[in-house]
Amino acid sequence: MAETEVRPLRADALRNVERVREAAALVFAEQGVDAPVREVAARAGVGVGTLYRHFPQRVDLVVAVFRDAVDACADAAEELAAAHPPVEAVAAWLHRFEQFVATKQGLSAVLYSGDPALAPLPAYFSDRLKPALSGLLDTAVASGEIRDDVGADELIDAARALAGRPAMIDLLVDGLRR
Amino acid sequence: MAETEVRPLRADALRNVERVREAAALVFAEQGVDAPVREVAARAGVGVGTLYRHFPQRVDLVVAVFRDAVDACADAAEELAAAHPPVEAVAAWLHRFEQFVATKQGLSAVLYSGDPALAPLPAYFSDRLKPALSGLLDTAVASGEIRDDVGADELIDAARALAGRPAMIDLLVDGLRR
DNA sequence: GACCATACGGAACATCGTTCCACTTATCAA
DNA sequence: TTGATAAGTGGAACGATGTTCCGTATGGTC
Repeated sequence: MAETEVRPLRADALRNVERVREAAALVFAEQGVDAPVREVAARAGVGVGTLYRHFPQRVDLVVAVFRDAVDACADAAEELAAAHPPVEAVAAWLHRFEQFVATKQGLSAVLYSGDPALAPLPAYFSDRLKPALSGLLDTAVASGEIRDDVGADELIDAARALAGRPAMIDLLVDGLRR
Repeated sequence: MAETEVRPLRADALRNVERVREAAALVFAEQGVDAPVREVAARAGVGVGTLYRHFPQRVDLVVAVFRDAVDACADAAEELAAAHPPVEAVAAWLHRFEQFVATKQGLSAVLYSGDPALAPLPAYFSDRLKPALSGLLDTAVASGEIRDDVGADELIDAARALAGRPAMIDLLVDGLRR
């Protein structure tokens, strides 16, 4: 077995990686995921060479942004659980997720593009999002306020299909109440 | 109202349009719909300028090829109806369609790409394919050999989902028999 | 056969993703 | 603090691609 010596990133490199991630999130949100790499580099105040050192391919940037967004969405579950009663927490999270899908223009195009680097993304989506909603759902079921025969994945799938129609999410949640 | 004087295409232009369509179909089938325009022009024995005269944007070429393929698939229904007994005609057409979807690499990516020039394609798909299968289905139902409670669009959708699994198509057809 | 609108070919342009490398800078031992 | 050195940076340059432009060729028409 070869020892893969891993040295920590230099301080400036660390800072630049973060800047690029933020810039990419902004640019992709504004112009879609087809926005030019140079634009992202410029917005981050960084040369393209630097960008490519940390994200060797354009697609790696896309993956990073989507993963960040998914993580943020999943992490929101905890806060929402603390801030709202059980059923409202579920509703709030579904709205949060619906908005996430609606803002990511070109998301479905990317997922269907066939690029092998993007293949693991859908799995990451469900790996992170399903547990997040499941937690909220379980406490709501335990409180006796909603039915127990609807799975988290079904709800996520429905909310994705209902992207851009927040009112329908409310309808869905009302349907959950017993 | 301005009179839009339409003059017929010159003979060489007509010939070149046809050559480009054929070349594009070949190249896209071999290399996928992302194949370079120059490749198509070269294969057609034509300059890129000529190609762009008839297909002002790359995407127009893609649309033309898909429409041709859909037309061929729809037109095959008549021949199959003449050459096979009712149920076998349905089975043969579903196989024809399944193969069409399976060979068009990048079809779903294209349909989800969000390019406005591609927006009318899905509608064209069902406009042409649904009547084609409906005809075969009706005669098969009339012969009393298959059930009458399955719609053409449901079958087309299922066959699309089963692309690359021809054996499953046979299973589907068996399920149709009463 | 001559005229001319139509069509042709391919060089040239703009914009990408990506690579390369001369230069800068953070880290650390002395 | 100061050098030495590996790590990191910036942006010019490369190759591929979609698209435009225009001088040249040619089919239709009289």
